Amino acid sequence: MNLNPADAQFLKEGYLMAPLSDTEFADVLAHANVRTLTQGECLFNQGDPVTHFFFVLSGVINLCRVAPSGEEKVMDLVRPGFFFAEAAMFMGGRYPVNARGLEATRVVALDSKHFVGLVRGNGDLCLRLLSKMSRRMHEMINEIDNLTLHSGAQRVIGYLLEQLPEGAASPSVKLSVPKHVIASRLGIQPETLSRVLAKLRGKQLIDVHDDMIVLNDVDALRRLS
Amino acid sequence: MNLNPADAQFLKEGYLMAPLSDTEFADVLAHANVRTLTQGECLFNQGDPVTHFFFVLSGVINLCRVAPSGEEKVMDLVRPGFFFAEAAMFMGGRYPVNARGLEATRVVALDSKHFVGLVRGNGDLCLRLLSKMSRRMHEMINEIDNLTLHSGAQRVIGYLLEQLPEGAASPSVKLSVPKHVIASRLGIQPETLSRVLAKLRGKQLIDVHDDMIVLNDVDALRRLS
DNA sequence: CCATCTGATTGACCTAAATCAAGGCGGGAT
DNA sequence: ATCCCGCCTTGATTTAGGTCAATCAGATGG
Repeated sequence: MNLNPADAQFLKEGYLMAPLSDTEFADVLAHANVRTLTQGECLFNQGDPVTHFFFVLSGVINLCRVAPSGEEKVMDLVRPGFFFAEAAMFMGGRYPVNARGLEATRVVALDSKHFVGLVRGNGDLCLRLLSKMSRRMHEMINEIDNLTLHSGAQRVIGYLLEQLPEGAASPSVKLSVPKHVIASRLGIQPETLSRVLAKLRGKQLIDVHDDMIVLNDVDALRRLS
Repeated sequence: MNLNPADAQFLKEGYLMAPLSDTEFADVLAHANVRTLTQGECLFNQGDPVTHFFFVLSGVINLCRVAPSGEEKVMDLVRPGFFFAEAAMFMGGRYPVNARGLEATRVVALDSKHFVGLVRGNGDLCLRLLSKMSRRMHEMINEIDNLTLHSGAQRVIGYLLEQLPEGAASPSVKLSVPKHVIASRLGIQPETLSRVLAKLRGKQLIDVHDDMIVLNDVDALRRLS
C-alpha cells in the first residue's frame, strides 16, 4: 500500500530521512510501502533475513526476544515517529528480535538493500546522516540531564526559552500542540504544568492567553532555568 | 601530548571508536593528542574552521554561543566519556559554538580531516558507525522512558535485571562501581538506593553482601519492574 | 593501637509533584 | 437555544523521594 502525503511528511521528519535531499527522499519513497498490523500480528521474526527497516506511523510495535529458557523478554517498545530495525538494516544479516503490533499499528516498510545502497554510493549523504545522528544524541543527553537534575518548573521554563525564536521581536511563544502533550514531553502531569504557568503568571514573568505565552522577563526566566 | 593506555582504553569505549577495528583505532590514535585545559581556558571559538573533534577524559567542557544581543548562552555541558564537535566534524565548515573548560579539563583532540577521510574511504566502517549510533539512540530513548514513567524502585530493579548475565547459573549481580555512582546513573540519591535495596531485602527478594547482590526471585522482580 | 576518612546505612523531616475530585469554558452537534 | 465533550484550571490530599544529620564499618596511615 502506498503512503499518503501526511504519512510521507511525518516520515520525512524522522532522523534518518531529514538529512536526505528531496530527490533522495523521493527515491526512498519509491521503495517504501505502508503495512497495517492488527493487534499481536507479526511483522518479522527473530532470525529472519533483514529485508526492510521500519517507521511507526501509529500504534506501538513490540520488539521482543525469546530467551533460550523459553520466556519472552520485551526489548523495546517503538512509538509513532520512531524507526526500528535500522541498526540491523545497516549491518545486514538477520533480525535479532521479533516484531509484533502491540495494538493495531501502521508502519512504513522501507527497502533495506536500497537504502544501504544509497548510503554506500554517497559519502556525503553518509556524513550528513552521521552528523544528524550526533546532534540528536546530544539533544537526548540534554533531555536526560534535564529530567534528572532539573525540577519540573525549570523544565517548563527551559521549554519556553527553547521555543523562543532566535531574534524574535516580541518575546512570545505560540504553543503548537495541546498543553497535555507538552506536559508529557516534559515528564510532568498536565495539572502540574498548569500550576507552574499560573505561578509564573503570578510573578508577572509571563502572560498566558490560551496557547499564546508572552515572556515578560526573559532574563529572569533564564536565571531560573 | 600523547595518550596513556588508560586514556586510550577509555576513548575506545566511546560510541565513535567502539565500531573501529584495532588497526583503524590505532590509525586514529596516531592522529590524536591530549589537551589539558585550565578553568575557563578556550579550546576553540565560534566561527573557527573545524580541525578537530574531541573526547572528554576528565572535567567538564562548556559549549556556549554568543547571541547577536551579546549575551552568552550555554548550549551544552560535556562530561567525561562523551564526544563533542563530532557533528561539526562530519559536516565540516566552522564550529557553531565556543568551547571552554568549565573547570580544569583533559580532552583528546582527534584529527577531523583524518577521521572523515577514514569514514569516506570505507563504506563498511560508515555502516558500522551508523548501526552503533542507531543502537545507542534506542538505548537512550529507553532511558528517557524509564526516567519519566518508572519509579525509582522500578529503575533499581530494572538495573539489577539488566546486569544479570544472560544464562547465569546463580542469579547474582556483582556491582562493578560504587553504589553512589549507580544511584546517579539511575537518577536517585545514594540514600534512596540504599533504602530500596533494604526494602527488597526485607521482602526476601534479594540478598545483599557488600557489592554482591543475589536475586532470590527473578520472576517476582521482573513483575515489579 | 588509635586517628581519620570514605562510603553505606538508617532515621527524621520536608518539599515537589502525583493523584483525586470538582468545576469552568469553548466548540460542535442536535 | 441546550446539551455534550474535550481541554484546561484549581483545590485538597497523599506520597515518593530529596535533604539533613547521626552512626557505623572498612580501609589507610601514623
